[in-house]
Amino acid sequence: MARMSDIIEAFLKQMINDTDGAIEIQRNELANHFNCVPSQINYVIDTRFTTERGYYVESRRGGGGHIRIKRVNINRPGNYLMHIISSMGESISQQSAEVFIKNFVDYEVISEREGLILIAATSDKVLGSIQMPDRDLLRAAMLKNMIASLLV
Amino acid sequence: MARMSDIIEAFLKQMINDTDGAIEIQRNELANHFNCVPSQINYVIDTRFTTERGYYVESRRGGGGHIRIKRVNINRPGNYLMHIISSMGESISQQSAEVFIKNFVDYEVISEREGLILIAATSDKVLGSIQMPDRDLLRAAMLKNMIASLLV
DNA sequence: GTATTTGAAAGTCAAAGATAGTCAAAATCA
DNA sequence: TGATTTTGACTATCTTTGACTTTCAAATAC
Repeated sequence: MARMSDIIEAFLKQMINDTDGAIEIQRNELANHFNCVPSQINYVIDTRFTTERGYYVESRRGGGGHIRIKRVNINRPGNYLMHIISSMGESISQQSAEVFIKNFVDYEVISEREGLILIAATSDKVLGSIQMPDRDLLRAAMLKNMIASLLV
Repeated sequence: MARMSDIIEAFLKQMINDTDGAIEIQRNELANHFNCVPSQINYVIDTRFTTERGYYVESRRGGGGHIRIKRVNINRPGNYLMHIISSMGESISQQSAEVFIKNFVDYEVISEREGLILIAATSDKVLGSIQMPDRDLLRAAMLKNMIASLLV
């Protein structure tokens, strides 16, 4: 018996293919469709639609809430960025982040202004309040998410 | 199942665009038009048309009462961003951040791509690991720092 | 002329409803 | 046995609703 999570994953990927690389779902509705608990949808998204695998996810709670999944563009200059994302690891120091970002600018895959934003977002000036193992984890997650957002 | 509030928001913004940046409505009439309770109009205005987000709202009760919404004119993007930074406060929710950012894009003080980066950086998707009083503090600090980086 | 009443707006606030997120225990798989 | 998946109780967030309050201007009373 195939795993439920795999079935849901395949279903979503099919949807994404059929549409233009971006879908919007309602968690409860989907859970209902597959007769599973709603939180299983989160499990599938958390394990199969990560930035490392080339997806960008956003959501909103409350009435009319939704989950939106976008597949990032693999062709394009994005190819290079995508490669970086998947090779970056779970954790990254401020210095390393800066090197990455400066390379993006040098290779002209992002603009100088965009580079400034990325550096401002990942600097210890702002993340300094987070304790140390967590800080580099957060920085990596942020950087990946910001880059992925450019590839959708 | 689109949110009523979003529909009303879009309707008002369209009106504002069609006229010269200022409209005058009657709360009950509008509520009637959308078949919702009048206080929902207040909700939309309170969450989407606040001063910090570039709108100026005034109203009058009683017979012949009205609500007037004006879009604030931005001639100096730098000043505008500066003003926003100083009015923003120490703490900000994801939703508020998103509205701010979308307004920056609307006002063309940042590009769409830059807006995407800001949203990706400040989303709970990535900041969710931070506990709650701190999370909104960090988000505000980040957003300010990112915007400030564009002003140098 | 002023004071009072009245009806027509808009404002406030908290409860109810509608979603999604988190986390860890239990179940299953390899 | 260790990793992955399934479940569900609890939490967080956002929207909708409605009862109650405040304000204003015109009409009426004195």
